[in-house]
Amino acid sequence: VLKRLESLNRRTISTSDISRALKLDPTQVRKDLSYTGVVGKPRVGYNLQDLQRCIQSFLGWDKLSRACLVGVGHLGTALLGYDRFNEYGICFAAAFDTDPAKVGCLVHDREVRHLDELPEMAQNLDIRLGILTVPASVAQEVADLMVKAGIQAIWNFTPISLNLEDGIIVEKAQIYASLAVLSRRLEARIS
Amino acid sequence: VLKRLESLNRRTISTSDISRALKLDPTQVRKDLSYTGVVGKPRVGYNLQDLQRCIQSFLGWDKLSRACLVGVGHLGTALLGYDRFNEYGICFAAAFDTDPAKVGCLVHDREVRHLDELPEMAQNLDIRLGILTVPASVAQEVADLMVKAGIQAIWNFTPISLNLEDGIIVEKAQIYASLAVLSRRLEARIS
DNA sequence: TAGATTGTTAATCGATTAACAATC
DNA sequence: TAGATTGTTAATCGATTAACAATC
Repeated sequence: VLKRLESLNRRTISTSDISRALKLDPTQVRKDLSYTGVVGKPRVGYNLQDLQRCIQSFLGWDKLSRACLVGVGHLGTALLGYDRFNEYGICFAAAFDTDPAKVGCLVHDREVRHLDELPEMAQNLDIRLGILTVPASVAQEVADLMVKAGIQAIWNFTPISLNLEDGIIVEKAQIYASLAVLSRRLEARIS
Repeated sequence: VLKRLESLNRRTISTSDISRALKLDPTQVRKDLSYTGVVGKPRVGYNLQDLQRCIQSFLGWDKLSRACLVGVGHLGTALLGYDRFNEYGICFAAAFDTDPAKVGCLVHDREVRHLDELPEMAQNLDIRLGILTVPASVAQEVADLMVKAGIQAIWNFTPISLNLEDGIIVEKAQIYASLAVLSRRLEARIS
């Protein structure tokens, strides 16, 4: 929303603007924004650039973390192709797979490496974040390998609940949970 | 978790088993399961098959809804390839794109049609669910087309907040929200 | 019988919302 | 000045958790 308004040359935005666009309660928006430390002007709202900067710095999107992706299937390929991840604090430093047909190939201009190279590369390149897009059957195993390689956070696209030591940040992209909610809403309406 | 235990020939499962596997509070699990109407036995737990059936029927995963997917990019292709969606109540009835290079091609054995054919096909095939994997710039427009074609629920993989008439179910697969949470947790730890 | 587990009610907790003073 | 909006405190609401009787 902020980026769209900026491209329309707006300079300020109020919480009522945001709440209208996102269908949220304005107080909720104000309370959430206050966590970022942004300061607005009564009667005017927030400076658009200030607000963006505060959100970006709150989320760490103003500096890039090196990430590696394991599992160059369709989903992995899709993620590697999102060049706008650099606006979201991520840069891809490496991509891995175990399929001999994929290792050595270029995917979105990045060479796919064999998974065996992960430990060395993760350490050399100071990779903090692992993106897990492997089949469910090997998810735990690959996650363990990531942690051994010093990776601190895992973005888990598999439907597996990973069991890892404390202190490792695991964030699940809950695709099936989202589907379950959708399914229930449809089901509740039909029956 | 239930499917894995079933393949190991377990017949029953208790909420403490589930809570251990998913790291949830056992009371929470019990409360949630009660919404499905499943009935367990004190001292024993729930019959594994009963429980699966109750969850499936609560979510409507025991009958297939016909779905169409619009936007056969990498993400769309990935979704079309998940043959296990039929365990989650979805069958793909059609896939659409506007790119002439894609229209007519087979993707995972399904022919990609031109988006122009959506209204007719959606009506003829009684398609209830639309899966939106198009670029953000055309998300609203394509969603409007889906609604006009009689689609009742949209699974929205774009980062756009859709504006649609009341009564249309919209479920957002919040990929960027998930990334934001991950980013913040990393940021909060570092700084 | 003893003990584990379900199912549910009551208590707690935290998140959302309402209210309103401050201020531009 | 009047009015819109911020920022924050207090009230409400709902979700999570604790407690415990029922029961296999």
